[in-house]
Amino acid sequence: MRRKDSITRDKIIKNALQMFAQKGFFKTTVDDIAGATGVAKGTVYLYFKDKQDLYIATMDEHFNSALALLAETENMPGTPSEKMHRITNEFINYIMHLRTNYMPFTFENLNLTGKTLKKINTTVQPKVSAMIEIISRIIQDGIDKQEFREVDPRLAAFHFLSTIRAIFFSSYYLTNNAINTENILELFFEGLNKRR
Amino acid sequence: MRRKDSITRDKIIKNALQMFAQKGFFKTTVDDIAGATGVAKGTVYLYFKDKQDLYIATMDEHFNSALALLAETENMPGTPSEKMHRITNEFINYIMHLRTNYMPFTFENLNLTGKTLKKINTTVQPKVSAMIEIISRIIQDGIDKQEFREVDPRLAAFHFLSTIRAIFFSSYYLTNNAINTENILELFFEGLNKRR
Amino acid sequence: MRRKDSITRDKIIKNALQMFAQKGFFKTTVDDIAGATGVAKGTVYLYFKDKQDLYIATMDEHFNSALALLAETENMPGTPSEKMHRITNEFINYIMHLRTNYMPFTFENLNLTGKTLKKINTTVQPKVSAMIEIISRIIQDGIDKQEFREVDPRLAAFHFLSTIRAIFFSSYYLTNNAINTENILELFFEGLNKRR
Amino acid sequence: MRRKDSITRDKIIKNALQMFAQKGFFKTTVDDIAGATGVAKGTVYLYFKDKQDLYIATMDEHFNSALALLAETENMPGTPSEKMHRITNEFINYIMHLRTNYMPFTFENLNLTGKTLKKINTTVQPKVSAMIEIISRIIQDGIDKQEFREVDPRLAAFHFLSTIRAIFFSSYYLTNNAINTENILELFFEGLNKRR
DNA sequence: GATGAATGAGCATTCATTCAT
DNA sequence: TATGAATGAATGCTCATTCAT
Repeated sequence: MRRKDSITRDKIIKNALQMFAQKGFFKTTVDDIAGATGVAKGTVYLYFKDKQDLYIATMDEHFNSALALLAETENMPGTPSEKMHRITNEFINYIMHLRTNYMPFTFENLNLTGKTLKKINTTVQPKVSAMIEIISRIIQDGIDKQEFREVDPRLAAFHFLSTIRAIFFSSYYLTNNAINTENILELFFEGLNKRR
Repeated sequence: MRRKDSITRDKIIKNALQMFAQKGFFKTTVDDIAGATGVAKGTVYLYFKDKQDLYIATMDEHFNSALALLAETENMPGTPSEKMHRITNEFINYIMHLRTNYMPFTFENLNLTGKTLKKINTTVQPKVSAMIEIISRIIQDGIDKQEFREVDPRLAAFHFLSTIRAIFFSSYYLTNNAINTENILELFFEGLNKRR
Repeated sequence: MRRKDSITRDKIIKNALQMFAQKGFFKTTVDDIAGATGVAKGTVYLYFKDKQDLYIATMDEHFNSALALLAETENMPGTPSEKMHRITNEFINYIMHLRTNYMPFTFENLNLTGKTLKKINTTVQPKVSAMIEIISRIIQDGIDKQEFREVDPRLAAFHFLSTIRAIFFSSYYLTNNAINTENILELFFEGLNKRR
Repeated sequence: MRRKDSITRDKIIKNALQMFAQKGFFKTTVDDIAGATGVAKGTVYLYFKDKQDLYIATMDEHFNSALALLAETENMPGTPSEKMHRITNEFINYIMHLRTNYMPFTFENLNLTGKTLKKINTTVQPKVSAMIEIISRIIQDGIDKQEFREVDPRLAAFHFLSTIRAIFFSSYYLTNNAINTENILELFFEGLNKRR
């Protein structure tokens, strides 16, 4: 008896993550994913109820990876500021590695059904919250060490994630993208206002 | 000067913008748009080659609106900082008004064909560049007036647009969203680092 | 502009009736029906929400035909008994004409969803009731004319319909099927018990 | 003599009979049956060539049960008429016990292949014939005892089976179904015509 | 220009059947 | 014998696009 181990399941998720990131939910067919994984279409349905279910599992995997990157960096030595630089670079590498193609300015959603939306909330939301939590702790550490200003650490963490996204997309609209990372981070840390 | 019948064309675009923003490209059917506009499905194809073509026209309209908001504000009285606050509020109002529903964390794209991708580049890119340009001028004005630090104004403009997006999505992951606008802007202007 | 007249709809129903009667609900594909009608698959869905909806419309048509046969015969001259013989022959001809193939002993159902089940009740049930009603009137007429015994006319009508079904299926299990019609009807009218 | 392991086979058939009666051939999956029996899907295929083969075995079992009921009653004391009343009640109980759900008016068949159709003929037909045979004997006995009229006993037997089916379905279209059994049987025995 | 009926390629999903263990 | 993971043919349904009127 072959065991329904999670190896196949993991392979499917891995490939689905690649394809969803490159072609999006709608343009990625279950056949695509099955083909890329080297299994038959029906096999995907042994592990996932339907395409949306697979998508949720894929998002879950995606955020787990991101969380793992964060957790690893948090425990490394370095100043809070250094950690945040390291996180930025790792995230950008990770996203580049997905070879995602998605348009920076696109209205898109999955029109998830109420049930799935609830499942997303119970799967993805906590991951994002956990990411914000870790970054918050780093920021709080910086505040305690008099490195950062006294700000709401969670708000700053959220702004930080958004800034990483901006760096990633800057290549679409700005030149010199290699240099952008440092310059945008500099803006994030120093702000726009002149100091008096 | 527009031809008389482009009134129909404009109505289609207006409704398409609403629907694309609410349901995304794939979940919005040509029937939906035609129905909302009060014309027959075939009529849409009199004005647009295909659905992607309509989408591009819709994005164009979207960025024209944004550009108009920007241009209007640029010429109003006020400090550069005041102008940027005003822009933020107007953008958020505008996006709220579209009642867009799209998920903050979603891989999605339209898998545009090479030809369409090129058309996007020739339509949307210039609009975004123009937006960055206007904001750059405001920022440069602030630099000249010693209000802002000496930064790359285009990079700062890009970061600013991204910050507006962050404010919009903060309501998904943070509480107190009414207060977020001011606090995130404060972070944008003052930065994270403690000033010495 | 071509008008969405009911000609196409009627043709689809006609062909669906034939095919459902010959191959059953599950073995009949929407493609089959579309092909037999000479339209594309999608066209079927212009007129019917889904396959079950088409099935219901088909049953409706089926019972309308049966009702029409009944109504016609009721108003013809003849004794009640003669009318019932005529009805029997017409029904058997009609069913033969459908070339139905369905097995006399088969557990089968459509596992209709609650909603469809309700629709069946509001579509088919009244037709069957109407059939029973017409036959009841003929039987009541026979009772009034002292031709039939004093029985519950609706119960007798139901038994009569069942007897027609028996005649139809008798060919599967009994020989001499040409003769069966008269003999089974004779049993229906005279009963099994010896008269004293 | 049965092999020891046909216990599994019997269990599968028992459960298949329940499920086919409740959900029909197409809506019942092999998984359903395996699950209800507590064996793996593959096990079903150790005992039955395919789903149709299992269905035939199930029909066989069904008619064996019916035959057993008949045989038992035939040898009990009582007048022919009493025996037929007893048979009716036992059949109705048996069918109720299967909790069958199938629609009274449905075109349905299995679209059996020629080979399987032949197998049906060699399995089910003889059983039905045997049922008719037993009932024929009871009827012949009634004729001999001057209780019944001089009719073709096999035809009457067939009509009797059909009448039982009518009783079963009468609850769908007539009220007072508890009373229907006796009244429809009365119609069967006494006929519709007034006696002179 | 305007319509909307018709088309059919495309895709998600199911499930009987197989076969390696 | 028994298992159940894997298969892939089959099918219902959608929707962008066309075109006769």
